Amino acid sequence: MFEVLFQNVKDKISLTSDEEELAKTLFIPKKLKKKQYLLQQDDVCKYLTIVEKGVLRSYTVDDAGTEHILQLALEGHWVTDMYSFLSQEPAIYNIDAVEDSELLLITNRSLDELYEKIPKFERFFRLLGQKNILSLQRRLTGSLSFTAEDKYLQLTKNFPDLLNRVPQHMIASYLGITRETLSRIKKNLLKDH
Amino acid sequence: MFEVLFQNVKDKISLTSDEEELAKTLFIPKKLKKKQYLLQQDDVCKYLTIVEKGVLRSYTVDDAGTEHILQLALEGHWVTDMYSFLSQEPAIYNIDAVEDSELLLITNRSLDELYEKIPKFERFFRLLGQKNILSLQRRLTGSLSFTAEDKYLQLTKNFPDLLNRVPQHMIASYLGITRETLSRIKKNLLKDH
DNA sequence: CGCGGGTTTGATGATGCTCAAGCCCGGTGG
DNA sequence: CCACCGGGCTTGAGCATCATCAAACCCGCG
Repeated sequence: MFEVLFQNVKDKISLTSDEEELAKTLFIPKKLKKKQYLLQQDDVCKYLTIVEKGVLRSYTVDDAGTEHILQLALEGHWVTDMYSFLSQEPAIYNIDAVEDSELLLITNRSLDELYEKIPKFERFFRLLGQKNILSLQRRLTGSLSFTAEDKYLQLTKNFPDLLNRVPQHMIASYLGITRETLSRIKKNLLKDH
Repeated sequence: MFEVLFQNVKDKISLTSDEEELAKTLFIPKKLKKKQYLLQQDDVCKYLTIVEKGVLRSYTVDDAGTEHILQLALEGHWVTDMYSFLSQEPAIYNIDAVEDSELLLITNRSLDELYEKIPKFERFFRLLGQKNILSLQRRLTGSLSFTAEDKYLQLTKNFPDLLNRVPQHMIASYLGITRETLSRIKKNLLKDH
């Protein structure tokens, strides 16, 4: 159950087995079936979550009812509504499961305890944040400067695994285009092959 | 010279005056005139920078020669090409001064020293990263779901100061639209007032 | 077999881009 | 003091990309 978490942690800092045991007590295991919510808009986001198995997505829903996916989180990725989690204000994102998933959750309080008892985790989450910023910046730059087709090609190159595990209309939403447009883009790419 | 930096730091952690003195020795003051580069694409980014006075921008230039602004950094904001700074690979962003500016630079090496000698800075940069992620997420969500006009309104609400200090064509670039479109949007908003 | 989720296709239209020209204003030099 | 220049902003006409709406299709599953 904790393999993915600790693999993730050990990439960045090293832990004694005591520390590992302590850390384990602070996370709450949880399973989610496909389409079940982990968080709904307007609720307060109580947890920071790492995906041990499966896929989660975080997304907003606009006035027209269209979903806009901020994040698609495979194994080893962390998800939360950061603003709501930190401020305890209502969330603006929804989070649900794209596949049946296994998760580890940690509350704000437990996270503080983790920082206090194992200060190395300050470093861990600093480094995790850095990686996160990097990928957000890349995505934003892409969304400012690329055409729909280029954005799709970028994605196939960087995250080919997403394409197999996530329905195409969610890929479209993640890219900020409609399902129809993505369908036509793929058709075009085959043609020019 | 160091006021903005330490204000920024003290919002998140507290420092003894010894620590403050030590930290001061690790930053390099630098002035930049309007339009001067701090970093050019393909060079290696040696510094993490905080703006003490003035405005910097980081941006890419596409094949057609069009600029796409990732960040507009006023006083108290941090700028770098994160990927290049961390990996020492060539940068993909340019950074230059929008106004005459005063900066504090820190190298990767000095930053490591800072973490080592004052571990509280792990926490500081973790918290700074969090704030950064928040604003990147908000901007990305906006760029996925908003029209050009909504993006502009969002900006006027959240960062009204930018509008006075940054030429309009840079605002457009930051929003991911053309100068012409922004001009027409403003005209429209006046009409409907 | 029929249903539901997901994808595809076509016709039409809006949003925002491109290109080209003109305007406004502050600064510089004759 | 005026003329000119340049940077930035505006305006217009035409066009491309992508969205919308509606319908059909595909396929795995109860």
